[in-house]
Amino acid sequence: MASTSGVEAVREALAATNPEALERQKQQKRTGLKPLPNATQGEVILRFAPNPNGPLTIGHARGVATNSEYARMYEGKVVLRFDDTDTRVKPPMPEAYGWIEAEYEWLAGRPADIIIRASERMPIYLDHATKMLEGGFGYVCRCSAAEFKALRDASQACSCRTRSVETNLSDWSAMNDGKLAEGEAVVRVKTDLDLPNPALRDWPALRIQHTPHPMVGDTYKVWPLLDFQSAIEDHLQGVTHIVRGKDLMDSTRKQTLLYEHFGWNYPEPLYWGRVKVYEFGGFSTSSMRAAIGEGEYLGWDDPRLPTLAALRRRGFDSQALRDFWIDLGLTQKDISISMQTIESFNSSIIDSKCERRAFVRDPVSLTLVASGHEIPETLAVARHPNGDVAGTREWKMNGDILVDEADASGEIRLKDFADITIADGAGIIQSIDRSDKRAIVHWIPSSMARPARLSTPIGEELQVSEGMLEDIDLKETSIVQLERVGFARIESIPEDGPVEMLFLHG
RNA sequence: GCUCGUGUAGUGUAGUUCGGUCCAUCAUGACGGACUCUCGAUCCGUCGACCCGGGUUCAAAUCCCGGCACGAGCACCA
Repeated sequence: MASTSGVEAVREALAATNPEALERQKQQKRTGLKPLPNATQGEVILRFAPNPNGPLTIGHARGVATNSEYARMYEGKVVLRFDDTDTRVKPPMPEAYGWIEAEYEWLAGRPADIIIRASERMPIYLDHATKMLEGGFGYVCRCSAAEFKALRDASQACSCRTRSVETNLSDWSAMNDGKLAEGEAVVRVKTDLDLPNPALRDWPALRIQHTPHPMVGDTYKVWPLLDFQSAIEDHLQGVTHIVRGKDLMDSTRKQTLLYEHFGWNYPEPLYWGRVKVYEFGGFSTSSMRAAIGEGEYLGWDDPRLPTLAALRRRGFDSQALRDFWIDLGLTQKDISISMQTIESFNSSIIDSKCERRAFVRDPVSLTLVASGHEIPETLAVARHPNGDVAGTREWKMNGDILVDEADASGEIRLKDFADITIADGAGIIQSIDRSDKRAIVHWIPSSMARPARLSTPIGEELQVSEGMLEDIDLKETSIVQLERVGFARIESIPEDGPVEMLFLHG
């Protein structure tokens, strides 16, 4: 309306019909996460439930960031729960439990409030299964998966469904005693068989697994499936809000049916959509585990991998990762994001903390020719151009300098020093002050340089550039900005041999 | 196929509950400029979107109907 009749006409119409609309604020971007439904300050309990079949990936970061941020907003708690009830398809990795606890703390900025392992709480789940059987809202099904599926799709009950509680209980004992082989029986939750969504009809709650569990061995022959274990545990922990991927929407529906049987109230569910990161293709924890095993990658923190361990090693700041995911918010849209955006968040946090250093790749040596100008014995260059990091780097001049091969021709300006012209391996000084608009390049006196290697992950490749690095106050694990190259983390400074650096981003 | 969900600039978001200062927010990006002795940072400017078609209404991103597109689930994985 405003476009056709003008703003004034809108104003008049509003004054006549809807005066309060005039009071509205110009729209603004909401900041932070949107409020949680039905949340009471101080009483919110959330949970983050990864499978410990490997360390956390960038995708898990959304779960950590979102849950911990909500806990912070509502002065609530986060339960870190290891959903390790599968021993064959995605078997747990013993080391992963500790890794994940540490990674959670790194990313959230504080440890999880409560940490539990499903495998240590098996008696509780088995007990609830017994109650379910006794209550008659669950049954032991002896059909094969294929037989059951055919029946289920036709909304037909299988013959096991109507058996007596006593029969179910005796089969249940047989299952737990290891007298039935894997696949010979499963415990199902009774639901309405006319449910429109076939996936929900009499869904499986526990199955037989004879493969030993890496943490608790062969103590248990029957293990709960995610939908059952998670449902019971959420209730026991008093979880008020479940934030999870929307691929688990059917899980919510299945679990709600189970809660009705038990007479419990289901927590408030919230969902996020699928996230794809352009730079990383189809990585899954299992596929990475396999590729590392085959030697394709050097380890979980290989810089080419989308693991938190790799991002952390490269120098991503946990605050930046958190800011990024919180800015993204919680939406059910399936999205594709770019590392560029995450890098931008990271730059804004680390730029002011990182000292500058010169790294000359493919170095060319030039002899300085004073030609009437005075070459100082030392040169002081700022550690940070804006003075965010105080102090200077003192360069001893020895008459010999190193410049990047790509810069070593014609007339250039040596940053913070002099205009030169290059001829026959010599750098002839033309002016100490800047005299024209020629390109400014980074350089170092050869006396200040030591060999270094910079590794840059590019897709599946790890490109290595060799060169000479300014040898001033180098510290292992620190992040510096290499002038005209980008941010890099110093990995190691050996006694002899080149300094190893890992490229972070531009 | 069945079930469920989602459609706002290149990307990601705000606004949709309860129609109106919405010619639509912010960030990122691209492009241009200023400044800075880095290709970094900072500052300024420009570009760019309500999936489509109907309907209701003085007024629709918002409500209704119908399409279309995309995604997920339909595992004795999580």
